[in-house]
This record gives sequence, structure tokens and C-alpha cells, in this order.
Amino acid sequence: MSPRTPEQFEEIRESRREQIMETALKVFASEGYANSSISKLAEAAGISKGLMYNYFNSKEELLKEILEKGMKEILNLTDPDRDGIITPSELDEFIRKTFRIMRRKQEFWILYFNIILQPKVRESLKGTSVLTGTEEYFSMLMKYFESNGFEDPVLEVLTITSMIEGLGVLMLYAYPVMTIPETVLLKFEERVLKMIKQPEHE
Amino acid sequence: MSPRTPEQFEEIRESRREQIMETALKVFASEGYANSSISKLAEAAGISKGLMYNYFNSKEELLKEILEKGMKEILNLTDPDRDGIITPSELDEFIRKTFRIMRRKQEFWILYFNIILQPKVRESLKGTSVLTGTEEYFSMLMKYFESNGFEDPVLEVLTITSMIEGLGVLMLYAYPVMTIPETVLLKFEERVLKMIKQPEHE
Amino acid sequence: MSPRTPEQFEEIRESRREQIMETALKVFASEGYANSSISKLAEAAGISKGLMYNYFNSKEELLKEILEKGMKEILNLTDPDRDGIITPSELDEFIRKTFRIMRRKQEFWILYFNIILQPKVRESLKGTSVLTGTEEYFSMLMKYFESNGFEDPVLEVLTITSMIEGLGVLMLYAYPVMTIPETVLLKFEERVLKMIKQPEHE
Amino acid sequence: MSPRTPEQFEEIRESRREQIMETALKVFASEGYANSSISKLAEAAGISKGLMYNYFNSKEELLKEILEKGMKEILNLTDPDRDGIITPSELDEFIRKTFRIMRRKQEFWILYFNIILQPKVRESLKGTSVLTGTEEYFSMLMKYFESNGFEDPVLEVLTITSMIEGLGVLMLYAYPVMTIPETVLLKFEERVLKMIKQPEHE
DNA sequence: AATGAATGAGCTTTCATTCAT
DNA sequence: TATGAATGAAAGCTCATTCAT
Repeated sequence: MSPRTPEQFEEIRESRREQIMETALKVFASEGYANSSISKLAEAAGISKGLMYNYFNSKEELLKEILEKGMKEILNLTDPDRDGIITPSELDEFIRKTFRIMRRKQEFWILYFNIILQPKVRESLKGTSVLTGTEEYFSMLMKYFESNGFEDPVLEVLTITSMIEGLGVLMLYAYPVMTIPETVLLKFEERVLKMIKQPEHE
Repeated sequence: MSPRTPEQFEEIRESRREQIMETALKVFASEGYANSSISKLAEAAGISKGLMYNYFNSKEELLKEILEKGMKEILNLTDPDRDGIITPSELDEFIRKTFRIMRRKQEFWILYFNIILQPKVRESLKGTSVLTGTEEYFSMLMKYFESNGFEDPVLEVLTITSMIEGLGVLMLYAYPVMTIPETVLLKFEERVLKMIKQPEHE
Repeated sequence: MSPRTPEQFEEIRESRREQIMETALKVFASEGYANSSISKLAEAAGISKGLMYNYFNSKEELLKEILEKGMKEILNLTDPDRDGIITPSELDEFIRKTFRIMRRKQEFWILYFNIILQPKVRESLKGTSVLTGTEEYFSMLMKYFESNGFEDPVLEVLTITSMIEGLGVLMLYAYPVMTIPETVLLKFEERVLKMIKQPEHE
Repeated sequence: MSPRTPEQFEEIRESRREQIMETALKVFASEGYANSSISKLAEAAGISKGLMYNYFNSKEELLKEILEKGMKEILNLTDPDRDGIITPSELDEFIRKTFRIMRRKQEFWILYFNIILQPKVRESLKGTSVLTGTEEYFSMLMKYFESNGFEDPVLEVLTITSMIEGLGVLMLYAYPVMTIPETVLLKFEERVLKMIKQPEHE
């Protein structure tokens, strides 16, 4: 039993942080940020209230880190080389990946929309990668449409993103009236892809 | 000097209620429901905390009434005869009205999405016209596409509503990076309308 | 239709006051003084909150008047000539009347005990006939036993009054385990009476 | 420096709970339940308002626990083997113990009568040992008189309990007019005892 | 590193009382 | 005389955060 090295400590610490963030995201998404007390979060993570503050300085910091981490993952997936540029050959994959993330990270989206829709709260996120990440995403699309000769790039970005975000919102409150079958989701994705390539339908 | 008549009291009550609901909607939308304390709401309405409870039994009831009123207004506009049926000749106007409402009632939509995205809160709205109203809206579109020979009605509903709701969400967080010009909004609307009529592009 | 005379006005006022006091007593007894809001009391009396203050300056004054009135009625019944003296020939009737009142004015007793058992509240009643009335009652009995050669007057007063008040309390929370039949009540009364006359059983 | 053990925490909790319950009983008894705000109770216990809720979920729960604890102590003393049965040889001691408790636990009795006399409040105590304890007490006496050949057991129970409870009430509002000397109390106790054994005086 | 006792600010809500009409 | 809208103080309660151990 040799004593743990500093690296090992750091590793343990990091995995604890991740575990807390994961369980906290679940609670935030289902109860809402304001209704998720530190007690609840600690219990969900299986640790004590006090220890929470060993890992995060405040509830707000915890929230920010969760949002930043999620946003980073998304950008890493959609723009792996982080050059902020999409080439025509990458576009298809870009859209497909976005849809895949929408489906996989539902909890993150619920939280994201909740926070982003509260102007006063959103302000406190200024400068964090949560907002810059979103801007980056839009900006990548803008550049693509601009540099590929589309007549009205803003309209194209709006079309794409509204369909993506709209789908996100719809999936988030899956009404009994209309649960979306997987096959329809795939067709919907294709429809979006086609739209990008054939703006000449106008 | 003579005491107020019941009619006068009724008048006072009605106008106060409206005033409270209007100012509360603004506060809810900008601060978030949970961050909008009764104190804040009362101050925004220019009255005392205590008086709030003369008009609404609880903060939750106030929320519900605001949501129900907003939803009712929307349905009244989009489906004036309340028969739940859209004819082909009505469809265009239906979509246009929806967009108009999206633009006009931004505060309502912010609140609506915030609430609807919190599963625990949403449950408390079961049975209210907030949820049934949404279902009704979807159902009207479903019936339209079903009875007008569209190959995959769910896909059509999904396309339309995701574009509408997506636009809603995008407008709600009008980023500096991309504020949507009025002209683009109108083109976007036309694009949605065209999409409904020409699903043969598949 | 001749206009009402001042006397008639006074009469109407007085009967209103009585009505308010009667209904308030019922509410106080069943809900407790603190849980009986002015709103409840006004509704029970069939008038508006504001009008309550036309008849009573405060909730506390209303309480005091109810207690004083009740106490006065009791003393009027048990000591009609108000000379504070019981003769041997009057004693029987005195006790019997006390029991009769216990049975008839249960609501009053509930309220009385509730108030009297709260030292801080009781202090605010100092000087009112509620406290002096009780003292007067005890004092009458003391004088009787003193001037009729009883060995230990305090013991006699204690015996009598504890049986009376004990019965009062017991009747007030009529347990399912032991509801007191009328016949037993009468026998109990007789037993009390006998005890007064035959202290020689010691 | 080493963190507290679970045992230490348990110890802290237990002693704090007791401390709170003890001071709360005093305040309840002198101010009345409704007038005893959590602030007052916390101040009396020398702790913060918030901490009260670490130990009791609500003011009502605190009340219940105080009442239940008191009732349990009483039954433990009067019926140590908890068989619900009094033998003739035990009766004397049973009564004496009851009187001793009346004298020692005055604060408890004040609170008890206050609560029990409010029908609405009493209902919330249904099923708790506060009510069942009282029933048990009556029931023990009933069984005793029934199985020992007394002509009218209810009358006997009524006599005993009214004297006991009556004394209780009287002691609770120790009037200046008539404070009860210890010697009289003892004589009174003897009188009650004699009465049980010689119902043939009828 | 880890616990949960402890605090205090702020929340929702109630209610005696006042007041314009 | 009569109403109920309006106020403000104080109630019960929650919770992010701190701290002794």
C-alpha cells in the first residue's frame, strides 16, 4: 500500500467532479435549476452537502461548469478540428452529428433552454463558453453559406437552426398526442439535409 | 360618500387582476418564474405584497392563470370558430397568424417554454388548457395533413411545428451575432408556407 | 314610515352586537381564538370585515366582551341578588345552577379555559370581570364554608370546584371511550351535593 | 481535527432535540401554542430559526412530539408494566402517582388542555399516543371499577377523573385569591383515595 | 477529504387593521 | 351604515453557504 501520488489524487478528484456534474444535470433537468437544492444534489451524488463545496465554490459555478462542459462536447463533436470552418464535404456529417447530439443529450438541452431563456440569468453567463459556443455554432454555418454562394445566408442559417432547435424543443416535451417515431426522425433529418443542398427550390 | 356599488368593486377587481397578470408576465419572462418573488411582482404592479393574495391564492395560481389566458388568446386567434378543423383555404392564414403571435407575444413564449421544459412543473399543469391547448394545436395540424392525402402526416407536422417553435426559440435569445431582420422573417414564413403546399419535392 | 328614533337605532345596534358575539363565540370555541380570523368571524356573522370594526375596536376587545358577558350571565344566575353571600338554604340551588350552566354553555367554557390557561393572555384580562368574576365565585364559596363551621374551608372549596371544573373539562372533550350519560351526570351532581353537607365523613 | 463520528453526531442531535422540546414546552405553556412563534422558540432554545427545522419538520410536528413524549412519561409512571390493568393493591399508588405528576408537570398540562380543548386541533392528533394515551388511562380505571363490583363504574371514573382534572385546572391558574397550600393538597389526595374505597357511603 | 450542525437572508403566505367610497 | 380594497408586520419555512470537528 504505497501512498497515493498527487496524480492519483488529482484523478480521483476529477472523477468525483464528473460524477457530481452528471447527477446534478439529471436533477436540474427534471426539477429545474431553482428547485434543485444543494441537499438534493448532494444526495443524488451520494455525498454530503459540505463536500459539494469542496468541489464547486457555489451552486452557480456548478451550473456553469455543467453547461460549459456540455457545450464543449458538442463543439468537439461537430467541429473536431476547432477551426470554425465547415467545408461542403463536411456539412452533411455536421448536420447528422448535431441531430445525434440532440437525441443523446436531452437532459443537457432541457437545462440549456431553461437557462438561456431567462435573460437575467443568461447575462451571468456572458463570456463563458456557453454563449460563445452558441455563437461559434451559428457563425460556422453563416460562413459556410456565405462562402458557398447562397443568396440569403441568414435565411439559410435560420432555416437550419430553427429546424434543429425546434426539433429539440419538441422532443423535450414529447406529448402523448404525438410521440415522434425513429423513422420519422430519420426522414426529418434527410429533409433538412436536402434543404441545404437545394436552395434552388426557391 | 355613498358606498361603492358591487359593480364598482367588480370593475376594480377586474382591472387590478389584469394589471397584475400583465406585469407579472413581464417579470416572469425576464427573471424566470422561480426568481420572481411575490415582492418583485407586487412592486412591478405597484401594489403591496399582501394585496397580491387578495387577487390570487398563490404564486402558482397566478402562473396558471397567466398561461391559460395566453393560450386561450392564441387558440382564439388561430382557430376562431374553435371547431378544431383547418380547411386548405384556411391553412395559409393559420400559419401566418401563428407567426404573428410568435412575434407579438414573445414574453408569453419565454414563460411558456420555461415552464413546459420542467417536467415536474409541467405535471402540475395537467388538465389545464395550457397543455390541452398545445395538444389541440398539434391535433389540428395532424387532421389537416391526414385528410389531405399527405404521405407522412407526422413528418409534415414535425416539419411545420419545429420550424415555428425553432423560430420562436431563436427569436427569444436574439443573439448579437445574428439578429433576424424583418425581411428574412417574412421570407422564412413564405418558405414554411411553400413547404406545406409542395411536399411533392420529396 | 316615520324615521327611526335614536332609541330604535340603539336597539338595532345592540342586537347586531349580540349576534356578532354569539357567532364569534361559536367560531372561537371550535377553531381556537388565534385561528379565528376577522374574516371568518365576519362571514359567520353575515357582515363585512369593515363593519366588524364599527362594533368592536379590535379582535381582542371582541374577545373580552364575549368573556365578560358570559361571566356576567353566570354570576347573575348563581348569585341573583349579587350580594356575594350564599345562605345554607341557597347552597343546593347554587350548585345545581352551576351544573346547569356547565351543561348549557359548553362553547363558553371551551373558550374560557383556553384563554385562562395562557398566562400571558390572562394578564391582559386583569381588571375585567372575567377574572374578578371567577374570584367572586370562589370567594362566595369560601365565605360560606368559613361561616358555617367547616374545619378546612379551603379543602371544601377545592373539592367542590375541582369536581365542577373537572366535570367541565371532561364534558368538553367527550371521549368515545366514555361518553357521560345524563343519569350519571345527575348522580354525580347529587354526590357533590351530599359531600358539601356531610363533611363529617372525615 | 478528525471529523466527528456518526455517534458524536447522534449525540448532538439527541441533546439538541431534547433541549428544544424542553424550552418549547415552557414557551407553549406560557404564551399559548399559537402565540409561540418559531422565532420565540428558537430564541428560547438559544439557536437560530433555521436550525429548528433541522430537528423538526414543522411547528406542528414539534407540538406532537412534545405531547407524545409527555404522555408516554405519564403512562410509564402510572402503568409501568403497560398491561393496562390496575389491581386493588396498586390503586392507591396509581392515584398518588397521578397527583404527583399533576404537580410536577404543570407546563405539560397547560399545553395539553389548551390543545385538547380546540376541536379542530384535536382532530389532527387522532391516532397519536396523545389521544390513545388518554383513552388508555380512562379505560384502566373503568376496568378496575367494573371488575371490582362497583355499582356504577362510569360514575366512579367520573368522580375520580373530574377531581384529578379539576385539581389540575385549578392549579394551572393559581389565583391570588386562593393558592392551594401543600397540606390541603395532601388532604385532598386522601379524600380522593377514601372515596374510591368507600363508595358504600351512597 | 468529509460530515452535517448551524446560520441568516429571503421566500410565500396570513391577517388585524385602515380607509376611500 | 356598510363594503371590500389596500397595507404592512410578522408568521412558517427553505436553502445556499459556512464551519467546527
